Amino acid sequence: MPSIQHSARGHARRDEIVRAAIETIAERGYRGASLAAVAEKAGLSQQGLLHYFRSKEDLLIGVLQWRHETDTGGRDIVAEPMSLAATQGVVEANAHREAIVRTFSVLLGESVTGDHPAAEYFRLRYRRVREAMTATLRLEWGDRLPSGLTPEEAAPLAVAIMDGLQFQWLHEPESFDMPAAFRAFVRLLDPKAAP
Amino acid sequence: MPSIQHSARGHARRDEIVRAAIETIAERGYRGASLAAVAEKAGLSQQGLLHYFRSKEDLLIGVLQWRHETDTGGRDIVAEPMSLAATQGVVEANAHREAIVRTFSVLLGESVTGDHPAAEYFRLRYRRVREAMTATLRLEWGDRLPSGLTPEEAAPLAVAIMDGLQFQWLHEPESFDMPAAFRAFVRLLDPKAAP
DNA sequence: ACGCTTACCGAGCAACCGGTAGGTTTAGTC
DNA sequence: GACTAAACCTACCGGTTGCTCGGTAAGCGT
Repeated sequence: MPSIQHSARGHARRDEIVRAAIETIAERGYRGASLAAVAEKAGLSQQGLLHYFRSKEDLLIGVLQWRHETDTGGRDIVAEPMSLAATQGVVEANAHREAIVRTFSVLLGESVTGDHPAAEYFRLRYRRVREAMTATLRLEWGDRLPSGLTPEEAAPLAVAIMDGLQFQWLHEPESFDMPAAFRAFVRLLDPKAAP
Repeated sequence: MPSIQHSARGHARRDEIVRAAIETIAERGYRGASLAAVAEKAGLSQQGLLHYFRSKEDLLIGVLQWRHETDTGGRDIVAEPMSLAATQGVVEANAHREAIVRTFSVLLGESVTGDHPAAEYFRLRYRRVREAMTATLRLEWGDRLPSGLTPEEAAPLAVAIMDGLQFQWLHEPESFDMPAAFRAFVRLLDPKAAP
């Protein structure tokens, strides 16, 4: 009763539905994304969708899991931290995945409301991401950054920059250069780095 | 016929409704905030509300205008830029206005979706706020910040920090120290400043 | 006193929402 | 080839949504 056993074909279908949900959320937000709209985009009926995800919230969980799997790739990003250069690479990659960035920015926004089903996800995610960023900064500079900040102090700033830049970028995707802005932030962290 | 002429009493009532709308949006987002819920909180019927705002979108415009009026106070923040210390003060003030911060963070999130009525507002707001922040930074340090960045390069970063920190704070209001994080950012801008 | 505007409210409506009930068809297993 | 479970669909339901229609009552300038 917990969940349905899916065949290989079933798994593929589930994936298509998640992809359709991501697109729909990017266009209308989670609250505005009706099951019917997602289903249509995935090429089946609303009830067909409900066969794979037993409720709308269940579908959202599917989306969140998809994100978790694809962006960590199963690795522990705290124990094996990324380099700062790799982080810059993530920002550059995001600049080519507008729909996905849009989806998770909307979700982040909606999640600050009282009872939103993604609230818990984002709270935990922030903790994890800040830890990972702390590890990255420590890997790069040790216990003191060039500016004198500790990695613990700088990590929330780096995370905030990534989130905040996305909103500015999403509002003017053609004219706002998100990777360049992040590069400027890295120069702020280390003025000695080559411009 | 563009809008209804309101008496002094009518204006006060409109204000109450806007305030109720802000609270409701903080709790459920714009899409989740039904006119009925806003009306109930304001102490009248949904139809009574519709007498003051002819549509839901019209109500949102009212909320956006309220924000514009209260946070600039009618002054031109580009021509008369704030000091950095005053900006720090804004962050501290925000830490005591959780509902309002929540409201506009949700709205910012929702506004990145396709046809959201607040999209245009936020696009213009970003341009204006970046300009104002550029002016603030130039007022503080001239054409080169201590880190070597130009005010134009640093302004989007400062704006991103303010937005981004709000999301982290809203997810853990008791344990995340937003003003302290912003102070750390200021130290990043000028390592010579007293810690 | 009269007329006009403002300030509401009750009833109702078409569209849409997420979800259920109950089926039928398809695919895989023994 | 029988059986089972997965993969769907049609029909439907109660609730909510934003909004219109058509009022009524109170204030106010003349």
